Formats: sequence, structure tokens, C-alpha cells
Amino acid sequence: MEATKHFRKRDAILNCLRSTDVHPSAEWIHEQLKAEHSDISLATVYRNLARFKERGDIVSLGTVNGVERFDGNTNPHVHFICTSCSGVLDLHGVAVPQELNERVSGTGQVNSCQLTFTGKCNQCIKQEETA
Amino acid sequence: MEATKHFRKRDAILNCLRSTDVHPSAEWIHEQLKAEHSDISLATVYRNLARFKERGDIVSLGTVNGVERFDGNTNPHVHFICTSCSGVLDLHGVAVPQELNERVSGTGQVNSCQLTFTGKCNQCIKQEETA
DNA sequence: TCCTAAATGCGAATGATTATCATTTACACC
DNA sequence: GGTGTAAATGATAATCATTCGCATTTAGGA
Repeated sequence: MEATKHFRKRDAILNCLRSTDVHPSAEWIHEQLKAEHSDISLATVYRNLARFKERGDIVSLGTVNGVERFDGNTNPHVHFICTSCSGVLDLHGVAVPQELNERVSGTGQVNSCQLTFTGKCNQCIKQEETA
Repeated sequence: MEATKHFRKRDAILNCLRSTDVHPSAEWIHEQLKAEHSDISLATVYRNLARFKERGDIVSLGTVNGVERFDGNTNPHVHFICTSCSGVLDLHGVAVPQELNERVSGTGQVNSCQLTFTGKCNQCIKQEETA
């Protein structure tokens, strides 16, 4: 049996986000889903992303070039943002030392932390050389 | 002697940003400067912030609640963002281990890195208790 | 079948940021 | 002092991502 029609779109949004590593924007997700759900509204994507975020099912990486980017992987990990192509990459094998969390606890109650490196990714560097 | 009239506003914007620790938005700066420069335009604040950012004189912390926040302190340091009052605090004595930078160099050419903790600040916690 | 609440599509509204353009200012040169 | 030119500014319109309002659709139970 297939999922109920009512939640097909909601699930599709979450699945889309979880099955990509591009750390997409709402609009990117909307574009992807049009293939399967030709009538899906951009508002629905925004609405559900907000809902997922509230519930902690997904995570916001903040905005890149004025557009919010999301991550379906809620395991804490580090990101690399390329200022040239606006791509976001996961940095495996790099982690925020746990002891930092404790050091911060004097300032308030920490819910999450985010470490982001910014620069030019290898792919953009290579493209620049050949150009 | 005073600075030339031409650059008084530009300097005022940078000075304003450098002499506060609230990590302000463009609009906050605009409000502050109205006292000394009653005719300053919000566009001028935005324009100069963009210029400063390009030149590396200031740093953007990304957006909090949809508004970009800036920091006149370009020394790398860690931030705490309160989800309750949208305040941004400096975390002194906490730093990103240098070895991480090197670990990331395989992915691209790193220009900067940003570590941000999110949660509820002590002040908001206290206010909640007494309320 | 009937009812209610949630989910959606559509389009308008919002609001931060940016672009446009006429005006003002600084500064070098005469 | 004028004159010319380029940068800076103010005012306001435009842009664009995001949110809101509302009518419609759907699910699921009585």
C-alpha cells in the first residue's frame, strides 16, 4: 500500500532532504519534487521545512547568499561553504571538541553548536586554473 | 581638526560597529547614528557595511531571525546566540583548535571559520524564572 | 454520509536588502 | 575664486526570499 495522499508531499519533502548531500534551499527541494508532484506548492515546502525544523527533524545551516539552507542529517558535523559556488560540503572526520561545550555552559544553556569553514572548494579552484 | 564631511558618516558607521558588543544589524546602527547624523540614510549604512565586509574591516555573523548581524572585531572568536532574545555574545577564552584548520585544507582553501553556540542565555533564563 | 481538523495551492503581503538616480561633497587643477 | 571629475549620499523604487490568508481538499472517525 502507498502512503496516504494527505502526507505524501510532507514525506516527500523530508525524503528529498535526507537523500541528498547538497544541503539544499527550499526552492531547490521544490524543483526536485515537481517531477513526482507536479502540483506541489512552494509554500508547502516552506511550511513543512519550518515544521521539521521546529521538531528537530532537520537542521538549518543559516543563509548562504541570502537563502536558507537545510540539512537532513541532524548528527552534529562540520561544514565547508564555498564562497565561489555557494556549495556546502560535509567535513567528515572533523568535530568540535566536547570540552568546548562545557566551557560555554557558563554563558547559558547550550542547545546546539555549529562550526563552519568558509573558502574556495577544490572543484572551484580547479575550474579557475583551467579557465 | 575634524574629519572631512565626506567621510564622516562612513567613519561613524565603522566606529559605531567597533564600539559596541551587541553585534548589531544595519538598522540598529542606523538608529544609533541618527542622534549625531540626523539625515543619515539607511541605504548608506547598508552600502558601507557591504564595503567594509568586502575589505575585511568587519565580519558578518550571518543572519539571526532573518536579519544580518555584524561584528567589528575581526579577531577570530566564538559566539553564543540566544534564541530567546536574539542576542549575540562573545565567548572569550574559547577557541577553535588550530589543528582543525589543517584538517580541513584537503577540501579547499579555507578563508575563515566560524563557531557558534546556540541556546538560551543566562539573562533570559533568569527572567523566565522570575516571570 | 457527515463532521472536524489538518494539509495544501494559490496569490497577496511582508520585510530585509539592493539598485537607481539625482544631488552633494572632496579634491586636484587652472 | 571657478571648473571638472569621481566618490558618497539620500530618497525612493525595485527585488526577492519568505510568510500569511483563505478557500479547497483530504483523512479519519462518529
